[in-house]
Amino acid sequence: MRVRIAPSPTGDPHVGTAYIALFNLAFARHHGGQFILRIEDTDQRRSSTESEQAILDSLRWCGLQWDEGPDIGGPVGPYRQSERSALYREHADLLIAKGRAYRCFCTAERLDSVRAAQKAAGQDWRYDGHCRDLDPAAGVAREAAGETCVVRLRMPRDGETAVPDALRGAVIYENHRVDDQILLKSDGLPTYHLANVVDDHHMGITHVIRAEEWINSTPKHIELYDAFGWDAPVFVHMPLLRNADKSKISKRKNPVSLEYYQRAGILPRAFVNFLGQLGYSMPDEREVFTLDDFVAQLDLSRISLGGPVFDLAKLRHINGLYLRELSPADLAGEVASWRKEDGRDAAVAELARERMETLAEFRDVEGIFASELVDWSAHCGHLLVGAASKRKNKSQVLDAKRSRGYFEAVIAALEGLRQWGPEGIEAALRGAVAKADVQVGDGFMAVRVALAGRPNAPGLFEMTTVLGRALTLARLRAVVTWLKGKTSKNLFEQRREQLARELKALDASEARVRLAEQSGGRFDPKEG
RNA sequence: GGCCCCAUCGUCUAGUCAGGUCCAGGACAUCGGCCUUUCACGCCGACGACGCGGGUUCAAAUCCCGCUGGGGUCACCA
Repeated sequence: MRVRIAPSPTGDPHVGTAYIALFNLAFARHHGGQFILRIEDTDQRRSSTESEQAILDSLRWCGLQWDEGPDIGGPVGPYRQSERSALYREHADLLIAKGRAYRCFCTAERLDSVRAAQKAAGQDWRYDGHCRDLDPAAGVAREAAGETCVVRLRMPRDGETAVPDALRGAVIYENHRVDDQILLKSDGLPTYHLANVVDDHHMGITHVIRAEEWINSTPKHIELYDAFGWDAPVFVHMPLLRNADKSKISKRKNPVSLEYYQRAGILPRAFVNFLGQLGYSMPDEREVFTLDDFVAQLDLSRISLGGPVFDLAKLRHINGLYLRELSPADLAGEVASWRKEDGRDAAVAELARERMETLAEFRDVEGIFASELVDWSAHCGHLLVGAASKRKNKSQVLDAKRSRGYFEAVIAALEGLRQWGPEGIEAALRGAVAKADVQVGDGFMAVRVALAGRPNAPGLFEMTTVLGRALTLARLRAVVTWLKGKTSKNLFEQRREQLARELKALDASEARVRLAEQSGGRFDPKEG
């Protein structure tokens, strides 16, 4: 039995990828088969080698090692779709020759207008079949003459297609509702649908275990297998991981980057344990288990189809269980290696060096990097763009909404960065400052506080570089969340109440100290 | 909106396929207590669910239908 994980290198390594990879790997190992990693980089515009590397690193961090893949090779490579384009072209031609696909010369403009007309008529969007019955010879000629075209699947207009899902039984789709999907784009590269089916076949994939979001495109895939004359693999659609509000897990509402969990100090085996109990339960109801245990007992029929909410609290609990099980020496070892990951220790030392007078002060700087989120509540005024500025008049100073817009611009700019480094970060921040029309100093101070939790911290761009993309974005998003729905007024009320509470606590403790002195040290603080 | 999937405590889930042993069990979170110089851990306890309505049946969380709710998907992105 052969299974695969087929991530697209278009962003941060995603928790969903690890989730699906876990079940694939466990399935392969349980049955003595192979687990393959294939990179689906057919979207030239969005794919990057940095992202690919990050995905490989993160999956390995999870301990989900593949048997064949782009970095280690294997018998049915290459394992990167961008290196197999000739294969897809051949297969597209094959389908055209069989009459199961056709060239389509429709322009984006025509498609747009058809789409608009269908929408106006209250219909679903589907390709109208304009080029479906074009003479194939004429198509060849037009293409030879330099006209650009795509290749579309000739989906049957009647009948229905049953998708045999291993967990759901047969899911029936009426063929006339299924679109004539583009298989080969005008840049000559395949879409997911073609590349996926061709590769799964040639790589000998027997079971396709993937997320449920794919189930609606499976009839197209079944049609493709049929058109090629191939046997379709077994399909297993896993439930989708969810945000707390039950929507599909997203970076807006959850940390979804595996790098985040790595940097936040989650143990890989705890993380995998956590994933293994989402939408799944061990036959003996055990909730703490190793990857080997998981592999040994895996039974796909135990998967629950309701989408599980990705609950950080539970993850932290499980992680704590693993941490407490460690001997002090082993725990120290884990901490040490965690600090050294990706050269972070040295990078932090470089930042700390110029601002310390004793070794102990290293901790002040290190603290910025060694946790998931920082507490900036004592400096929240700085997060309101302009609050620290004496140049501004008061109406500009207290604008939470404006601050939020600025932070959202910062997040967007940073998300789009390909190379995570001081130059790129500076450019991104300057861009956001300009876009939101805030003073450079105010804007930078706000980000500094959002990331470090305080106004005095290492150089902003260097600090952000060392912090890493995942934690940086998580902290910025935390600020946006906090700013949401907050008016300047209640911000200040809140802060004033907080100060009042702190003062009161301070008074109480001072009173206790005084009492203790008066009673000759026999004072029991509990009675205070 | 069309199509598709799903539905047990706030959350993860057991139980559903093979109806009775389930006035529904465990875990997280929350709250309370014990332990303890503090906090945490640990231990004990509390709170808390079969979405609704019809059937079928001696018997339904379990089977059937409808409704409601949630989600996904409708790209020259995957």
